[in-house]
Amino acid sequence: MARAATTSDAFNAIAEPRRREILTLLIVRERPVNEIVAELGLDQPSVSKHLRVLRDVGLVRVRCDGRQKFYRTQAEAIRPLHEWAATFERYWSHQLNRVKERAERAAAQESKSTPHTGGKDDD
Amino acid sequence: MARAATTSDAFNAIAEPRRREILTLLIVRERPVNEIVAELGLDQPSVSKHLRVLRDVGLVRVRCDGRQKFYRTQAEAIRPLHEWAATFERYWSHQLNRVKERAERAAAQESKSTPHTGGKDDD
DNA sequence: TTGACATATTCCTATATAGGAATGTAATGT
DNA sequence: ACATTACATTCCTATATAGGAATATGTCAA
Repeated sequence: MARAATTSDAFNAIAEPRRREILTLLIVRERPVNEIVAELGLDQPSVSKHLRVLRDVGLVRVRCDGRQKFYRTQAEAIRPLHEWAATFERYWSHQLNRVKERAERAAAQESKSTPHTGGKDDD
Repeated sequence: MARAATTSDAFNAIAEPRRREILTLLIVRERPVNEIVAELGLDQPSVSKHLRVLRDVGLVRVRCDGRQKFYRTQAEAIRPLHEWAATFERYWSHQLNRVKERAERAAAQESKSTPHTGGKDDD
């Protein structure tokens, strides 16, 4: 009856811009919470809470060392997202081609001197 | 102070599973609302509300014809999502390779007869 | 106009945040 | 033991849903 929890899956977790920033930061190398705080300019509890969400959906992993906790992005967890989006890849290529062809036809029509395309309709 | 609006960007809009289903349905061909309702088994107001969100972030387009409205997925709007996720692609390849290599080393170690890898450390 | 059909919007409510403040917990140094 | 450092959690509040019910808007047909 309300929005699904942010921890319900990766799709919900990455809806928050800060969390995407954190993932981008932690993909390069692991970092302690302190460094994330300093790098992103958020306050510590906020970062901890975001990390908690990311951890719950498997988007980050922790390694404990003394009193520090090193977080790192678990890249594989982003894969389902990538694959879902990739499903649409061929369609935006199609749509871009259609726009392009339409523009070309229009240009040819407007110049009224060097007809390049015939007036082919696709799809 | 609360979660960002579902209409704030594509990332928030696609967090909802039903909306992803709708996008998947409407990428193949445009459909009137009725058909979406029948296909997904939701009730009509719910579908209309989801379509409103998707429309606000440019994920779908409408074509009006008489009293029907034909919706269709605007594939280009999914591209930013795809590109963000693609940023991590090389990392999950790396991580998978590391796991694979580790498994190979372990297998070689366990058989104790045909040493295949030397004990190379990467990264 | 009246009615039927197609779609959109409004009202309602339970739920889930995100951020800020304050506090809790665990590990280290002296 | 005690203070300090590094994180995590809890409490609070304004806000934003998603779904259901009811209603509104728009279009065509007779």
